[in-house]
Amino acid sequence: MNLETITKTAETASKRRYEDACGAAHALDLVGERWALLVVRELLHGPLRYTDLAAKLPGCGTNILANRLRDLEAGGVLAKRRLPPPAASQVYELTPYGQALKPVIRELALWGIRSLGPPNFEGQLEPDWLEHALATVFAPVAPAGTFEFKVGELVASIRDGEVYPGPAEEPDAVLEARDPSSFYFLFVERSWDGVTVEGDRDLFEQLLEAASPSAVDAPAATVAA
Amino acid sequence: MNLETITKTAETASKRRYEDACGAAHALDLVGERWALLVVRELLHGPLRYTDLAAKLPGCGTNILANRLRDLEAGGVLAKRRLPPPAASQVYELTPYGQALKPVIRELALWGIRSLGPPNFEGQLEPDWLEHALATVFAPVAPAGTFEFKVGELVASIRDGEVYPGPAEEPDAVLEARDPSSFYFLFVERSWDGVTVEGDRDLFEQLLEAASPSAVDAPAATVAA
DNA sequence: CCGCATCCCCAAAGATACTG
DNA sequence: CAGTATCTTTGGGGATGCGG
Repeated sequence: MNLETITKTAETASKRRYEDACGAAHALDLVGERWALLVVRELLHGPLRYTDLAAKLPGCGTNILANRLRDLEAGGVLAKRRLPPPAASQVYELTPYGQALKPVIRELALWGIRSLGPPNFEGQLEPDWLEHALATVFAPVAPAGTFEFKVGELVASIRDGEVYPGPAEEPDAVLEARDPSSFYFLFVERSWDGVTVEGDRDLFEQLLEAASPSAVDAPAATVAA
Repeated sequence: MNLETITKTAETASKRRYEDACGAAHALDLVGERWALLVVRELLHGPLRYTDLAAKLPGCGTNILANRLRDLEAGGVLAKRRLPPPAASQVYELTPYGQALKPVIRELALWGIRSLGPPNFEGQLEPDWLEHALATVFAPVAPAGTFEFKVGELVASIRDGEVYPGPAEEPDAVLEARDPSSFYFLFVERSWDGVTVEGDRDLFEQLLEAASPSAVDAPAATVAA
């Protein structure tokens, strides 16, 4: 590596910023670029390698991903970590400051889901969508207790505000939804069609109430052509 | 107007979307483009005319603003309204769905302010920054009661979760901060330097506790070159 | 393979001028 | 006042290459 290379590497600065002394504007300076918040969303559930991250973000070019990772690292949102010798790979993980973006992602998701419409076909959803949804949307506001969620083939649970894969031991309430669509309509429109709850139904409704988006009329769901 | 014009107007579609069945991704499809959330931020405090909006967003070209307004209107976030005859002008205002973005802006601001640093000089701040800050950050979580805020020359108050300009009648608690910087450090770092509270201090601390960002270590404040 | 860097193309951002 | 037209610049998106 020669001097030119070093200079070239170092001069990759020159960011485009809002010149605005406002917390929201500054937040957008750090995570407002395209794909940035989706990178954070993925890392909310644990560290990931570059390739796995790329696989979870189809449509994001590898160069863009590399750029975002650099920017987010420079902004103190995430950090690169080298795994101990046996595994010669490295992972990206959120810093505590990056983890603090969870409420932002949560509010965005609560807002966006109302105009998103129910999942159209199974292929749209990742296998771990239920755990992720529970972790970002339900767990942060869950009352004390143990909840089990069965949606279609998937099962996950919440105990004391933490999410676990699979069924729970001695759950206080067990929700069973026919499919992701039923779960969607329960969450967004409070429709109990295709949904049953066993156990402490009041406790479950308390959770649902705490987690649900405020009911304002959203525009018609965007239908993919 | 001829056919070409109409066609030209109609074909201005072709948006760039994340193809992702996730609420957050869909939210970013609607308000994730550059300047979009700042437009929403401005409109949170009431309808604005095009020119006033442009004036509040220096750095945003008029064409970009026009594009964002079109996109946001198409997305059901805001609406264009013609004022009654005497005033021949029109204003942009948030729809109820657009108003529901307030928690998103709020969380963004809470997150961003921790790495923003205190305001450096007075010119950075708009004259109504205090009212806006109270409205988005404090008011939504304010306990019942009346609060008065005196920060430097500015005075505003909160009663029953609503913000009013100027002092309050019979406030339960009155905060007085020497300058915006003192207010910043109180909010972000819980430093009472340059700040005094008269009246029900416990009630005020309750408000502060409810409104403050969780205390995680943020990266060093970004210093403008 | 994994983790990027480089190249090319085009869509969007940014700046400025101009018009009903 | 409320935008549109036009031009330049920047950054995203896709493909490919390449060192470790």
